[in-house]
Amino acid sequence: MTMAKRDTYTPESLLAVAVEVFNERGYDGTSMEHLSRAAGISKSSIYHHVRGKEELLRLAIARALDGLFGILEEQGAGEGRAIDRLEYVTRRTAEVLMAELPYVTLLLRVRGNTGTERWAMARRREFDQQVAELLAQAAADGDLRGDVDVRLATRLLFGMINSIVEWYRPHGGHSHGRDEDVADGVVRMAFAGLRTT
Amino acid sequence: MTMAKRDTYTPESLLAVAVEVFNERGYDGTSMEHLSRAAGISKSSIYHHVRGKEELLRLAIARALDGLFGILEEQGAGEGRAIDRLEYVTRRTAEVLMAELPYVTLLLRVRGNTGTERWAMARRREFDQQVAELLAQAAADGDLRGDVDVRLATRLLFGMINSIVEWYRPHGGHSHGRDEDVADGVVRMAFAGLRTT
DNA sequence: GTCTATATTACGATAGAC
DNA sequence: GTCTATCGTAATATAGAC
Repeated sequence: MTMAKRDTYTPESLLAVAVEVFNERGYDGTSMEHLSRAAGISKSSIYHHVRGKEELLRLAIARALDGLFGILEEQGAGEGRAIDRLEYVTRRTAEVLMAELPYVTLLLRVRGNTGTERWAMARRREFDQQVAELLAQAAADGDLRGDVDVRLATRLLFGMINSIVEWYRPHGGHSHGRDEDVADGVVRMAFAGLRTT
Repeated sequence: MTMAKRDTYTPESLLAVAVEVFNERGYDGTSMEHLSRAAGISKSSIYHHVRGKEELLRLAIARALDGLFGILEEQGAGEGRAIDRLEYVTRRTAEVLMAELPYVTLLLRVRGNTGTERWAMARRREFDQQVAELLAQAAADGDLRGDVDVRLATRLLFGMINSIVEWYRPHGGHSHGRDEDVADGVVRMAFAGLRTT
């Protein structure tokens, strides 16, 4: 979109650096000193761009949530049979997770110690709830296997998808290929177990 | 085994309190002040029982690792077809995770900031590696579906099992029933997708 | 926009009384 | 075994020069 190379920081470019450090050391384990070293500017300079450490967390989490809730507004999430919408949301969630990896990683790890973190957890529960309703509908349609509780299946499905952040690392060149393979694998492993055949 | 009601703390009983707080606030987000309030004794009294905060972490993680590696020494993990051993380890891992919930939760969340944390991560990788070998063997036996990469399947399997710590909460009375249901669900959802039929 | 210097608070850990 | 008091350090954040 705009120029790539920047000599001075914007809130966004600083955020990108900060989020990497947060994910490596954990949010609570990251000090402003750590951030200043990673960004190559002094601690006080960071305060010129953002109000403080917690604002960086808020910006990162907002970006992750925008990506996730955006999925639910896509055509594939709103039209068709519930089981197909569920499969679409599953695949897209995996994709968004990889595309916005550091931001979603941070979202998935907050513990609720601050107001920002509790807001993040509440919004994330809203997203989970909406997907849970898709599972419930698919079960009502008779499209989900009956020997696994819907609530448990929802949790395990999210557990599987979200675990991508534990090991996935973006590739350098092409932005396709491996991401699709991962999303395919997630959908296959989840639905060959979830779908009635 | 020994008496249940204690008026004074042992390292173990103090550990139980500390681990709860660690899991609620995160290890880095927990101060000795938090621990002292939760335990009902002063900060300095804690140092009478343990050398410091990091020792509490080490004790907790050691307990979690003992539980996990113990599985690999059980009969069901060493005898029979690889796919059956894998199913056994999957079920038992889910069970150990629930039985030792707070300790395993802590293990799964360390980020590697201290020596203790890096030791924990290394040991955990060893466990994962041994299970990955079971998957590879099952794939070589032709017992795993061929359209999902073995490495990816291993990661998704662990993602699913480990995600139990995100929502499972122990029940008050009977120690059976719900735990079995959860373990059953995990095995079903994982293997109806993993096993060739 | 970035820096050095510093205010202020919180943290992990220890000393020593009881 | 537990306490109060405190040490030394590291944390978040601000002030003010350039």
